[in-house]
Amino acid sequence: MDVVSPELNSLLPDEIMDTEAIEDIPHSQPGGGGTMVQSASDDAPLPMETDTPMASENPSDHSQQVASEAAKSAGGPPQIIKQEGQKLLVTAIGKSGQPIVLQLPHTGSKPGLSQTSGDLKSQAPQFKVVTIGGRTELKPILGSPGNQLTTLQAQQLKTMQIAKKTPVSSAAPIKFIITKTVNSKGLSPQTSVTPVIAGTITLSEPHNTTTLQSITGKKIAISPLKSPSKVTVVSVASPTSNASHKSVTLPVNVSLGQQILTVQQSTPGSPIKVTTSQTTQGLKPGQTVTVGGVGGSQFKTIIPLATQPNVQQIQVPGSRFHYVRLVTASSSGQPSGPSTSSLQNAKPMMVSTGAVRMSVPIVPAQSIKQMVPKSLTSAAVVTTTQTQQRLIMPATPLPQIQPNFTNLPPGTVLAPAPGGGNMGYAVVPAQYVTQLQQSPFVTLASSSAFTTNTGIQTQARLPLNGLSAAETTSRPRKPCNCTKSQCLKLYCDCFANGEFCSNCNCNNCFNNLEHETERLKAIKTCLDRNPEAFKPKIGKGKEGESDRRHSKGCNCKRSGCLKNYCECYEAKIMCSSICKCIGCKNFEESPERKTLMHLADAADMRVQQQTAAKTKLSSQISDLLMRTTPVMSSGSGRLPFTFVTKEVLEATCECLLEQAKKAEQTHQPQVEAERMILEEFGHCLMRIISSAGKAKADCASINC
DNA sequence: GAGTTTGAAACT
DNA sequence: CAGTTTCAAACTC
Repeated sequence: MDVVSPELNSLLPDEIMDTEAIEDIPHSQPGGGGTMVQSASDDAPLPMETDTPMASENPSDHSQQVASEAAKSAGGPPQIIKQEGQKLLVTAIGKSGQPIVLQLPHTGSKPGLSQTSGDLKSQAPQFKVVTIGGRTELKPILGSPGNQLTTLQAQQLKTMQIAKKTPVSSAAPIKFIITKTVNSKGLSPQTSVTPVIAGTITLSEPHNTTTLQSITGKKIAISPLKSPSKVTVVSVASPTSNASHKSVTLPVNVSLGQQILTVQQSTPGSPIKVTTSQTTQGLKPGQTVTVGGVGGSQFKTIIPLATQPNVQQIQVPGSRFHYVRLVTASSSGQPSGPSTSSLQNAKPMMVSTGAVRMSVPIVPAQSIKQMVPKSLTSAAVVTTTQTQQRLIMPATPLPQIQPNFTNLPPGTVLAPAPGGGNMGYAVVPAQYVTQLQQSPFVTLASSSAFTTNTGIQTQARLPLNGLSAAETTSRPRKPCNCTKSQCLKLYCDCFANGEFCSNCNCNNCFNNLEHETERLKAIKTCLDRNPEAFKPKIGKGKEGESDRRHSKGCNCKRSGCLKNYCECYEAKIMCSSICKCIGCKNFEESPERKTLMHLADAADMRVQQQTAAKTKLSSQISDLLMRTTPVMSSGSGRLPFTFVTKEVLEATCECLLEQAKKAEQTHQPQVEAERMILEEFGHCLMRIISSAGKAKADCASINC
């Protein structure tokens, strides 16, 4: 199980998962004003939903409840978001090539923007089409009458195609086209979306017209995990179910069964109505599509983790982390067996929008259950009926952990307690989800049990582990060496980072799924001791390193804060006033520090030079070998050495022996004998070279 | 690789 | 909250 290490995010992480980076993205939008994107207020507790049916008949209710509670917990007034006639068209094109369209109707606040508006620049990319897999097919995506795209608008379409990383699929690729228009004209605020049903992709639950509650500029923050790539996404907070067509500035959550479709709109005040009428089947479980609008990310569409109510995404207000709750299907009585489950592939999607990139590891709940090691303890395994969600472990012994929702380790996944009960949660780091996906278990499961006949089959598969090979190897994680802590204390970096141990050198490790109970207890203990225990110690400033500083400050006494013992120094930041260090030399003007930096720079330079030299040398050697290696099979005789055959060698040796005999017969002194032999050898070489050159010339002349 | 040093985490 | 102990990483030899 190769974990996507914190550096996994070296590629993805910082760029993709960095919430703050997202926040820094300018959200100004031509004609539409800026987008106020921010997370819910910090420290706002998120009520746990232990009493909430995991899979109600109307899943959207659940989501609304979650959203509602989240909204309550968020406290303050809804965030104001400017919305000006934005339209979100989310289309998914399957085999049939028919898209699903979600439209964010024109707000009407600025209805005056006519189609002939000359302000083309301000509307620049009116549409952004994201196609996942397969060809991009732009079709006239029409809403209600009057929403037809004009030629002008069509010309403003931007298409972004996202190639799936795993071509291993017999299924036809499915496409998700997300189209956004800005300031679309003639759109009535009440314009309903005319769902153009895509083969297997729909956005609503059967018999349940999902009405979009509202839109808010609330940002769907991706956890700035140290291992960002493993974040499970979530957005919570939605208005009540009655808030449908009103301009409630709250985040939009469209709960489709267990699917959650979160749409963000940056333009203000636009009531959004998303109406679909088709059977929910198709969107790839857990897919998250982020669509960046003009000048910044404006839409993030989070497609539920599963078509079956298996996973719920939760964003904890005030938390930088996001959680996913695995939900059993038992309470709803909906079968979720393999025959109907569409969860097959863990699919992290990375959609580059120019403004925001997100990489979201998608993990089917089934994948987790399938990957539970067979050696699980009796307390840790629960296998319900075949049609139900099997649970990783019972979390009921730790109900008290729930209030600490906001402080759970990064990427924690909450799983319901076994037995269909919704009383507890198993806390599973999202990282582990990724790890699980990368394990052999996944491979087996994916090739067998997860192969179902759902609409998912029509979709091209993504990489099994949800990550490309490069991604999985780009973030090496330092293995721990814990011996006494069982990797259940913050001494252990893995544990402290919210990761399971993987490829570590630890002894008696409990930081794994097999000891989830103990792990949960440990987490709770840590949180009890320090609610901030799992939050990053190094705050990230807006710009540069100067604003970064240790949340607690160091307490060094002997290292001068110039060794890696010092957490500040290790994080390559200056000590600050909150540090309690003694003899600190880790400040801006410190000569010691400057010297150290210079030395470090020099060392880096040397390393680079050595690397360059080695590279050059290797290149030269390779080149030399290429030029000196006989080409025996080509027949083209590119090199004279081609002609140094066995026979030639034998002949040469005979010549040399003959010369030796000659010298011996003439009683030449040894020195003279050697000279004669060497001379003969030179003649031989000359003849060989000459012959080779001649042969090569002849060969070239006849174009051989 | 073994031993030492160090400071954060854990404990009292 | 302060002092002490434990622990694992960093460091040295």
